[in-house]
Amino acid sequence: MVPDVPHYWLHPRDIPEARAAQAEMAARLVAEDDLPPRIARLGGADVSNTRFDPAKMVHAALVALDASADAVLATATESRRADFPYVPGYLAFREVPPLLACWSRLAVRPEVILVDGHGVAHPRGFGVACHLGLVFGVPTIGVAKSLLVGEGEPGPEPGDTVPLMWKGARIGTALRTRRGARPVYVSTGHRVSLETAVAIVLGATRGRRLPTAIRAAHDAANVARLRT
DNA sequence: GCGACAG
DNA sequence: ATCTTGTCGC
Repeated sequence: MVPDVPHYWLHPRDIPEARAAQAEMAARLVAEDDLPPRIARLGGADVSNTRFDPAKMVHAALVALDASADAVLATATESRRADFPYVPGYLAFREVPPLLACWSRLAVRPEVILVDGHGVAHPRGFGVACHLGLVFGVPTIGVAKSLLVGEGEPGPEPGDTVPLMWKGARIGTALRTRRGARPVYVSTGHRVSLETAVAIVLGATRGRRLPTAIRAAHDAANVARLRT
């Protein structure tokens, strides 16, 4: 899953093997709904990094929340050395491995996971949310705080949306989740339609910019980092 | 050739 | 991603 070549730390802009792997996996993505009509357990995934860390530690967190009450049902974290650098377009090769360790220990299986990063709103249509969905075999949704590719500015009211467009095609939805806050970019990960994805994200927002599940994962990842 | 570039 | 206090606004 991760191209094991140390020199990638030195040539972080073009990674042929990783690009080929993305293309191969992207062909297996399912863009239609394949999840329960009512979500009972919502997952959240995020990874925290340490600034100026020679050890290159990454702290991954996966959480499962009760979709209606936002109560945390389960949490799993994994701290380890990153074996891949951060390279725009190849984030999954850095974050998925530690998240997979979390997944194997998470006591509660969420029906869909909100991932902090893009899904198909990606240069090759295969962002970290897609990668995670395929590897876990679970529906996933990409929720990014900034753009990697494409453009789209939604209206000012919570719930306002506008198609996220790139090269003449729709790759996601720019969604205003809160007044006065920058929009979030929702895109399909795996086994979910864009329409359902936006509805789930909006329904999990609770007046904040980011869904509770992602905030919980972010918090858990930070706890793991500060504890180490 | 010059920028842009999830976390 | 992370470094960080106060401060503006509902």
